[in-house]
Amino acid sequence: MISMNDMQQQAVEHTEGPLLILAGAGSGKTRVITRRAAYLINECGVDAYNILAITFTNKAAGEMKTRIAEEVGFGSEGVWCATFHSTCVRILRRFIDRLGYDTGFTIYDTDDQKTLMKQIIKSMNLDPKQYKERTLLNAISKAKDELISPIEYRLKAQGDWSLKTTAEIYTKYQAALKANNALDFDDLIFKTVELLQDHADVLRYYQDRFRYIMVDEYQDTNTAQFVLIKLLAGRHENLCVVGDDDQSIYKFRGANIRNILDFEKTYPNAKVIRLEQNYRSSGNILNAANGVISHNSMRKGKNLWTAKEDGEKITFNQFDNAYEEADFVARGIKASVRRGGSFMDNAVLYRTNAQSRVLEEKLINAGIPYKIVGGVNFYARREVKDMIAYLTMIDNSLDDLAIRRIINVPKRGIGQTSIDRVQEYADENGISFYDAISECENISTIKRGASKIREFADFAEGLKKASETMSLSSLMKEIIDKTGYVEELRAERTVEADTRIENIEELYNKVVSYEEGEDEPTLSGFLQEVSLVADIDSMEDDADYAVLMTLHSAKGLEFDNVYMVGMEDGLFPSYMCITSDDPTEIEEERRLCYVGITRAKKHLTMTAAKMRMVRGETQYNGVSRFVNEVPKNLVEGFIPKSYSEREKLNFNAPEKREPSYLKSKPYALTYSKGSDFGIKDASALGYDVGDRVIHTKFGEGVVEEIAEGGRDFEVTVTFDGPGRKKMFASFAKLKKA
DNA sequence: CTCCTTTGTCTTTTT
DNA sequence: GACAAAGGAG
Repeated sequence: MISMNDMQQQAVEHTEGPLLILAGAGSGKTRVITRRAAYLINECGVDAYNILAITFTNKAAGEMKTRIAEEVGFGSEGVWCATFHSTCVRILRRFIDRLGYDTGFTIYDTDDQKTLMKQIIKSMNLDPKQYKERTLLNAISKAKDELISPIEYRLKAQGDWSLKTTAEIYTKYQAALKANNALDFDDLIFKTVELLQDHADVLRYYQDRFRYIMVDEYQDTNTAQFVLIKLLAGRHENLCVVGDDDQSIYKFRGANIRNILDFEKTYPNAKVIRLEQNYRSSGNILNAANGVISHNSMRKGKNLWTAKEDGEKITFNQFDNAYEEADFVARGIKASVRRGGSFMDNAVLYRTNAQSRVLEEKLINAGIPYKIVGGVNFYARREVKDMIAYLTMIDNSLDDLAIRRIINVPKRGIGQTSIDRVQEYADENGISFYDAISECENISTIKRGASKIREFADFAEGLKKASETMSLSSLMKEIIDKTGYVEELRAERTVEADTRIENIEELYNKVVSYEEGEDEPTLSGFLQEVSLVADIDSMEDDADYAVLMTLHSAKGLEFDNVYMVGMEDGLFPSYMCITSDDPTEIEEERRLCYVGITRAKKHLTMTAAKMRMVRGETQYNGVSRFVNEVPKNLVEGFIPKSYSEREKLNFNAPEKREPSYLKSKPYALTYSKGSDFGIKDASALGYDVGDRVIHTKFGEGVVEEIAEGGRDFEVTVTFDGPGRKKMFASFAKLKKA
């Protein structure tokens, strides 16, 4: 068993009462959580059944479950390890009837939400140009993250006409969801909170069940999740949250960094433990990360250190275009494998999914096995969604969206007008679309189309009957056969159709493996599982391939060699943040950069391209400010200082030099050499070589060396206790003793 | 009703 | 550049 350091051990043994673990990147937090669960079970005699461990992805939940099982041995099965969303689904499946929904509800993904919203905009006769479903859904999502109900939204909108319209749309949207017996992602949390708030017996039940609660990645929780946890932990208050404010990167998804920053305010008797020893990265990589993040102002602040060697320097390279950049990455991966590494030790991280295309192309050429995480979710692909829609129709016939999606897929001669007429009839009579088609002969507005609709209605009814006796996999086979869906694709004889067939086969395989893995496989169970998967969940640990993913997806992972590509101002940080008036946005991007850097164990490579195609437009970006924030002495490779300086060297100045958004705000020309945070003059430090100084964590020590490190000073101190440490002056905050 | 062409919008990140 | 929505012809 791997031994724990003092702080980790303290965190494991502090079992009663609220506990905040501020765990820096690579400080072994997962180990602490799993060990803590094991400690509760083995040493404190806590029933595994009384432990809840919450994460954000299924992958993390699964890992935690296996690792707890390894530590505990027999008897850990009772631990409830799940994501926020699946936890809520499990609770709601049992009790949502208290809120007037049916327990067989469907979960809508982003596409479904859009479809539904489009219908609502249409039904309200609003101009779709003015009312964009994306914007509206974002507003609604934000409201739900903050637990603002449609009624409260309307109250808050008082006077503001535009907000009042949004409130009305929000109201209609919720009504439509309910009519379809569906919940969107945000509802899963919102409705669970509502349930627990309004039904004391249910709340009491779960409070007593979850006597010990642990929450991972706490910095990413939004207000709704915060309240949910607060409710669940309300009785026993044995709440342990683990997080790192420097890795908060989901503000756009509603994450509220205050949840972690103010934990001690919410729980005044909370114990706070900092895990500051990094076991993952080499010294240079860690210092690069520390150097970058020190430019942020809103932090709890910590001193992440490592006992490891400095290791290799960070590599930086700028290329003419994205192709050369990708080529370089491919060669780098190949070289590392030739030296005896595995493909899986290599990860390429980028800011936007769109960047993966060029990389993919070059990796194929180089014969490198790779896997792209993210992009279009497998379950969001057309053919997969179609299949799922058939299954959903059987499972929840109140879900109009599902039926409307596949009523004419494959083509059955049922067009838009017929569909609209069925919907009208359904609305007039207050019945579901499914019930409307089963009595299509009564719909006066439909004449010729009726026979075709009848045919479909009978088919659907047949499937529903069959589902009662058939296994899930045979049901899906039946759907494929009877609809001729795959057959039709096969007839196309195109590469695209073939991949679609492959996807359907893959879905079928997933059905089969679900059946095999479950004691009691049900259609609802399968659909639920499918609707809550994240892209990252599909990452296998044993297969040997290089991985390509966004910086967001990379959180929680680690690799020997990390490539951060597209390090360009305008791309990363994105121009949205640069042009924004809100300074916290750039800080969020910087945290994202910090996350990226700290994924690397042995070697970090950063690359940029001078020229890049973005949305069909050629952009000329300067090197990312973040690259310049890495202390110079840690970097190998030429880093251009600024846009203007590089321009002088570049005689073939391009005609179209900046994308339009740059013309108004020439930010690329303005970044200066100095930083507001770094210390420029050694005399400003207040101590010198030979002085005794005090450090908040390490205690007293003697300054050995003060070296200039880019824009900051690197101070080497031999502490009385922990020994020799190197640190940056600007955030080590050393005081003369 | 279906197929084809044209037009417009988009993206930063996701459970 | 990619994809969806809209518009027009058969």
